[in-house]
Amino acid sequence: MIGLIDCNNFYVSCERVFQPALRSRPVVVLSNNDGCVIARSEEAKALGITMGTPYFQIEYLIEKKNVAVFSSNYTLYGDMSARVMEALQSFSPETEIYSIDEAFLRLEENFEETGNKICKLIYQWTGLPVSVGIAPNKTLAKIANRTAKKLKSSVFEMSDAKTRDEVLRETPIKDVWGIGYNSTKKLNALGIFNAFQLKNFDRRHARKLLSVTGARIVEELNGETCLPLDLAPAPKKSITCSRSFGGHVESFADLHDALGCYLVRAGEKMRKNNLTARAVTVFLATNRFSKQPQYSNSHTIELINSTDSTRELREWTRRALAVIYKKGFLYKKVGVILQGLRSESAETIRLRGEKDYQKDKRLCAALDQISRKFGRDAVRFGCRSNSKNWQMLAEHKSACYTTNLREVLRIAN
DNA sequence: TCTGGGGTCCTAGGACCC
DNA sequence: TCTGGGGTCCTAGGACCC
Repeated sequence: MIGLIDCNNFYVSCERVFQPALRSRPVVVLSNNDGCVIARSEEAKALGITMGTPYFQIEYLIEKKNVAVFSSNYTLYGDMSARVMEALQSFSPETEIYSIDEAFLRLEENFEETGNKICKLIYQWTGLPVSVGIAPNKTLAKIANRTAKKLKSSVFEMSDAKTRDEVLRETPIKDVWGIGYNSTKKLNALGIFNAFQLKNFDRRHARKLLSVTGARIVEELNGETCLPLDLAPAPKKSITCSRSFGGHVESFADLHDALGCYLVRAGEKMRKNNLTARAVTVFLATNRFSKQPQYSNSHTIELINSTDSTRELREWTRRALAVIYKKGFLYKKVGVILQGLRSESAETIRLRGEKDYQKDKRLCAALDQISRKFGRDAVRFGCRSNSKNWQMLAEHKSACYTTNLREVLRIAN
């Protein structure tokens, strides 16, 4: 059997751990730039605040209903997530970390009892509430988890076929894992509205209508296993870093500064995974919601030598940006994608510039160390301007309680 | 005024090869 | 240039996930 452990309203719960007074208050967490709502407490859901709603559209409600608002604090959520996953590993060697707040787990026996133990241990270690769904495969475990949340119970087991059919009848098609907006429309047009109907849908038709992904879903709803546990996730194929700006940016210099910061982040991530890149893409875009003239473009440069040097990549990203930059537009976003990633050990010695490259490697290693120890802004890679109009908005950010000694929670004085 | 970021997988179609 | 079958690789775009 497969268990799906999912933290309840994860980001909100992380904030509540450190501010228990918020436990009975509606709470929301916003996306980067304080743009949209991306997590809601049950109380906030009850107020009709939906996922992805732009913050400015509900600001009146926030004030009127005394909703607590947070900017997203990924340092905190990432650290809390690691603690949850560590607790989980003690229950089974076969664990797949699926996302920041979810993991699949193979369970051998005493399913419901184990589920309850899991909830208890995670709460004891982290203060976070979780739900566990248990079923024969991943797709059904997802549905079991959704049911646990719906019933406000921490564990829901769906091992017998009769229970499954009952639950599937109550599960709208759009809530099936892998069925998104477009597939829902297609299935609805054929009169299929719930998971039980999809289970009995002709597999060949499913394959035709929704490709192999759809066919697999039908199989799994029937109790077969098509999606194995992914115990050792494949190495990353690409690393992206991009942000929308708080304001807008016009000049090449400002865009390049912003891009430089994202590249540093992407480079750190790449080196942490012992990878090098063989190609780099830069993209930029104006604000798609604005009535101003629109422009977006991207440019990819294939590298002769794969590299993990931020200094070297900085030169390539500057060139790529120069290819697509057009004067006169109000830009809202720029980003970098490192592609063709492969293990550092697969690198070959360069015919030219090997010595400089080795020097770069030492430089990057030193910078990575400094930034780990003293924070991301301790040293910068040649940012020229102090322009603040590309900085992100984060007006409601909580402290990094668990990762920064200076921000540790204080009790009384 | 204000609308997130980072990924993966699948398919169709074109280019090219023998 | 025509004839046919069988295959690989690459890319763009779509769909989906959290």
